[in-house]
Amino acid sequence: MTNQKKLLLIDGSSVAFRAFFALYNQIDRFRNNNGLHTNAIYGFHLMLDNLLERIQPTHVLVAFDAGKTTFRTEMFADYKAGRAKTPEEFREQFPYIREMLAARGIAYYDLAQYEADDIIGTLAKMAENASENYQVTIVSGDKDLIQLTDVNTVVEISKKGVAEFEAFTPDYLMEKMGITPTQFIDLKALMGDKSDNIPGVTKIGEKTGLKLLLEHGSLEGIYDHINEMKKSKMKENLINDKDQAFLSKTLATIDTQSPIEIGLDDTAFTGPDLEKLAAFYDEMGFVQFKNALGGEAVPQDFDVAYTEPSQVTEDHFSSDDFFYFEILGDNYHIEPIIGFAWGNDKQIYASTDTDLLKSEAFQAALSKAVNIYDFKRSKVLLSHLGIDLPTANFDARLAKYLLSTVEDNELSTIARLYTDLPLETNEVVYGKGAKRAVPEKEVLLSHLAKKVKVLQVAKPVMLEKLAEHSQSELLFDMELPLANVLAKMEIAGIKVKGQTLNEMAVENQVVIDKLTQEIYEMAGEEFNINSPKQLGVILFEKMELPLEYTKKTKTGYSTAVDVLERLAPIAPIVAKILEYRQITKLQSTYVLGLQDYILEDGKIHTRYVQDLTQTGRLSSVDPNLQNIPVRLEQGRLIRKAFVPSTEDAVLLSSDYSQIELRVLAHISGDEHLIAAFKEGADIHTSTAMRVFGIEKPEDVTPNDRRNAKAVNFGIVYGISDFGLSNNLGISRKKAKEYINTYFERYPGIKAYMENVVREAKDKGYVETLFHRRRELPDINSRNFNVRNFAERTAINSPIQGSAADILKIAMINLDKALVEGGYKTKMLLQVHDEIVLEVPNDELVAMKALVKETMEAAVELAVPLIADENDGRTWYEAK
DNA sequence: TGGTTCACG
DNA sequence: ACGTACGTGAACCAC
Repeated sequence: MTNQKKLLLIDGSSVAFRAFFALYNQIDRFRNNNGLHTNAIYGFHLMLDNLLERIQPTHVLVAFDAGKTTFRTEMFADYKAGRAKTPEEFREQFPYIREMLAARGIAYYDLAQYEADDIIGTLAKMAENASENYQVTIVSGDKDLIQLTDVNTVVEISKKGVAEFEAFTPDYLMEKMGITPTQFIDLKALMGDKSDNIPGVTKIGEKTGLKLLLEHGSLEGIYDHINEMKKSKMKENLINDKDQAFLSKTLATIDTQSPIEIGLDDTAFTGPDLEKLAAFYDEMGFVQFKNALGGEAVPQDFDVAYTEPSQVTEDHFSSDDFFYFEILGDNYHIEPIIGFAWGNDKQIYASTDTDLLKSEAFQAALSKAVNIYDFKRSKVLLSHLGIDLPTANFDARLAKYLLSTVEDNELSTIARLYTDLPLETNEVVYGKGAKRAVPEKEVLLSHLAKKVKVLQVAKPVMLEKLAEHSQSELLFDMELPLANVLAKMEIAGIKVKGQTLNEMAVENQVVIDKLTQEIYEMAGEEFNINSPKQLGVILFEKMELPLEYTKKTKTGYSTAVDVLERLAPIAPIVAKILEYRQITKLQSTYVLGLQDYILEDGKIHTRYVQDLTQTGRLSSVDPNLQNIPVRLEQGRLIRKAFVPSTEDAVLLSSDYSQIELRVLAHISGDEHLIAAFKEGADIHTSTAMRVFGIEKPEDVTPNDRRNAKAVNFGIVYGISDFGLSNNLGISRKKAKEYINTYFERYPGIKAYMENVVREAKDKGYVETLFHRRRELPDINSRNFNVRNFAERTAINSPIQGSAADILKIAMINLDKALVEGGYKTKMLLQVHDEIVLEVPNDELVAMKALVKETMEAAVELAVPLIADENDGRTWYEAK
């Protein structure tokens, strides 16, 4: 349609607020020369870019709230009362956002006594009723505007960052919540809104509100039928709060007839005034935006001179060289080196000829401590060529991980964060998915040379930041030495007997086939049992199992294990399905899945990802050897396939006992928890005694201990009554009691939690015992859920992270002891609080002592560290 | 590609 | 009143 007009209406106040908090963690980076904060301006700009590009509007208007008093406050003095004060860093940016809009040719408007909502509502209504054909998009961070969605009006609510939105149309709203846009107002009238201080009806939340609306259609409908309702607390609340409910409805209703003095024509998008905009960018210090203006400007790339040598001598190397080795995919155990580059700030070399690496000169250069990006990957790659890479003195990838876990640790990211060099991403240079391929040589070598250049420039910047964070030791004494240990473990691999797995596969398949037939029969039809969607339909529609047992997911009914377990007693098919789930999981992920990873040497070589987790733990991929079944016997049998690589050796497993609770005892300094560990008490029994007031350990029943154990877990995770009640299947009230008593009896723990959250709010991050840092940008979020999550994270991360640090130290020390002692024993696996070693029989006695001693002495805490050991001919037996 | 489920600490 | 336990990876389905 040629005459189609597109109107974009933006809730400026709410979007600016979103932008401010989306970039809050980087607030110090966003300041112009005058010290003005610019994060909200910048974020607003990004969001506009995204919207203009995507929607291509012909008309745009940004509406702002006018001031503190509105017609709503006249009706209800407390409207929006109790809101936190707008931070000054935010307020100061407001005039500049308007300046930016003016320079970009975007209309903006506010109206005394009215909110941005009302302006938007009025214009949207005008557009719906206009004789011309308008397609309207409303953008806000505030869900209230959903009530404005209509035939030609989409309401997009920003979800995350500046580019993710949830688009509401009347159909989508119906599908998602089962209500119309008008009913959305009624829902808010019932629920109220804490952030606007709209009261609503006591004790009615979204669930109850939706139920009432489904039944009665509207707020008015509910009160028309109130007398027919059964006596209940809810009915009483509805009656008592009737006036409040209708007041809330009025407050929540957006005024689509507000007396605005502008019309649709005034919102026409004229495009930017380039001169004004350039001056504005200069004032704000927005270099990238400024460059993008000129057309020629944004350097998408930079040039770097390099040489491609046909052979190398020692003259090609210097002690300050950086080395970079490239592969196309992720799995460096099976991928070949496609090219490499090295050099310093004077000279860079690049090549695709791996024979160069085998030269004496190259090997000599690599035998010294190198500057590198991804030492572990490089060491493994070179090992395939028979080349040793013993040590590094700097690894830019690990350094980036320690500095911040918010973004990935790719070189393009490092370039963006720590240099002015715009390095293209690997995805741009090599393509992605099926299109990934080695580019022509000049392109490849030039890209590799640029990487070396970026590394050279970034290193001093990163070193300085590490020092600022007190993280230099963490890099040089922990992550770098660990990378070496992990490389050796990955190269060693663990032997897995395909034969054993094969036998299990055959046995399992018989059971699976039988279960499949039984389930089909009981269901009365064949369907895909693996599809939660199809299964949900069978259980809850065809077989009409009670819906109270399930919860809704986005795609249908939940068929998760906790749901099925509750259904099992009333429907025999469910027990079969549980059995089916368990065994097919084993079959596909482990029994069959693992076989694909057994290489020609009969071993599995996992990769430990050292730069991923938010807490400092490792992760394990291709395959994941950190989640091999152990809890259920049937799954545990998988471990029989994991064996030593020689006949005369065993597997030795050693794991820390209760390391996270010990770390918590240390960090919190809680005297009771410390005492319990010092006495060598069973910690869950000890907790049970204190929390449930039991005098003697022998009077603690298994159930008491189980409950106490759940409480202890909860404490480590940043407890909530809901989580605990869910886990233990007890009421929330009961769970709340447990928690309160726990905090009374362990005041040090309570104090720790309060302190760590306070500190996180203050600094924006938390730290482990060894200065590993986790940034928590959401810790001051206005969103209850988001903030609570960040608070639990603040509690958990130092505990989980310090425990991870401790095992890392133990691994480094143990590796050193193995090398120095000339042992043949090899470390093979790490599973968060456990290490698995392959030990020749004649070293077993010595090794048991050495491993235990090394793990227990890794660090000195206020409580003892204890490691328990087991050995056997298979991992199954080493339990 | 995102959602769901389930394996581990 | 809100709607949650912390940290991961892989298989499978459905779009």
